[in-house]
Amino acid sequence: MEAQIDTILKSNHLSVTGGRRKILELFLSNPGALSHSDIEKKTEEKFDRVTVYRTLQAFLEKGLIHTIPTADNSIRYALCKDNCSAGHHQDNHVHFICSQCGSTLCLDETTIPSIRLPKGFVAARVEMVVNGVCKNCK
Amino acid sequence: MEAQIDTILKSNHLSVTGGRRKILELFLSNPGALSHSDIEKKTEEKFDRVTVYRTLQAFLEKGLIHTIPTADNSIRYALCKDNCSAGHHQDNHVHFICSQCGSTLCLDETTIPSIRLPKGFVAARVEMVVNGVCKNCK
DNA sequence: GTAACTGCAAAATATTTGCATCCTT
DNA sequence: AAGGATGCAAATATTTTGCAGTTAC
Repeated sequence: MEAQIDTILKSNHLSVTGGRRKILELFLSNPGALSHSDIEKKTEEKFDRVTVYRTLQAFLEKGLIHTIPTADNSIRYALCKDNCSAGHHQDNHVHFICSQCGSTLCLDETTIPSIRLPKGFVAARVEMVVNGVCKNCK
Repeated sequence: MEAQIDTILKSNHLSVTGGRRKILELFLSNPGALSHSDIEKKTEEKFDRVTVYRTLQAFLEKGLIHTIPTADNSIRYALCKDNCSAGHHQDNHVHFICSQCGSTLCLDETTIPSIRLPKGFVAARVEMVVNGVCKNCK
């Protein structure tokens, strides 16, 4: 695990520091997506709130994580898969938000269907978010 | 127009006041969705920021508008169509965010395709947001 | 007249920035 | 050694709450 974390950071051109290790570890050990406040809670006040902001920003810029749009103002972040690179995301999977347990999951095996847009519109990126009850809460 | 606005408010069980009239008028005269700050800007400092919050909240609760999820933390609001009622939205259309002009549009005629979720997952509501270039900016 | 809406002030939260210090490479 | 990351303090920005005055029904 330790080695894997360092490898991921290095291969994304991020220097290996305590804070980044810990936050990345959180993502790896968590099945779903994390919000900023999730991260603050789960790290037990170990480091500064500002560091969390900057770390997430750095991860985003390097393409290590992606954001998941939600209707309730709370941005969530999730790890990108191997086929993502900086600036060029390949996350065409569906996101699921459980209304019971509140967790946000990437349904990697569920791909977003292609749609026909009205004439003149060009799509660059498509997001699909499903709200409902997840497997565990059913 | 004036009459229409009052009718809409009344039929949604909202009392008719100056602020609500103005905000609803904004929505009606705007092709796309509006964010909180859009509304503040376009109303020319006429009324309090708090009133905007409370008005949007009231519109949301009565099912007059709905939120559009975005990946960048900025909630946008758009008018619901006739087939929406309080608490029970029928907005299964695709939303489009233009990266050029920044406007958010409801593609009412483009419906969200149904998808097959993994076993055990139950969908209650599905959101689909397309980022790209709109008809006017192409 | 009563209930609901509004504006103002203030509190509570969330996010950003600058800078000195410490850590990685 | 140099550049980047971190923590702290402080500046901004955003959202919520309480209350008194006003307005809609």
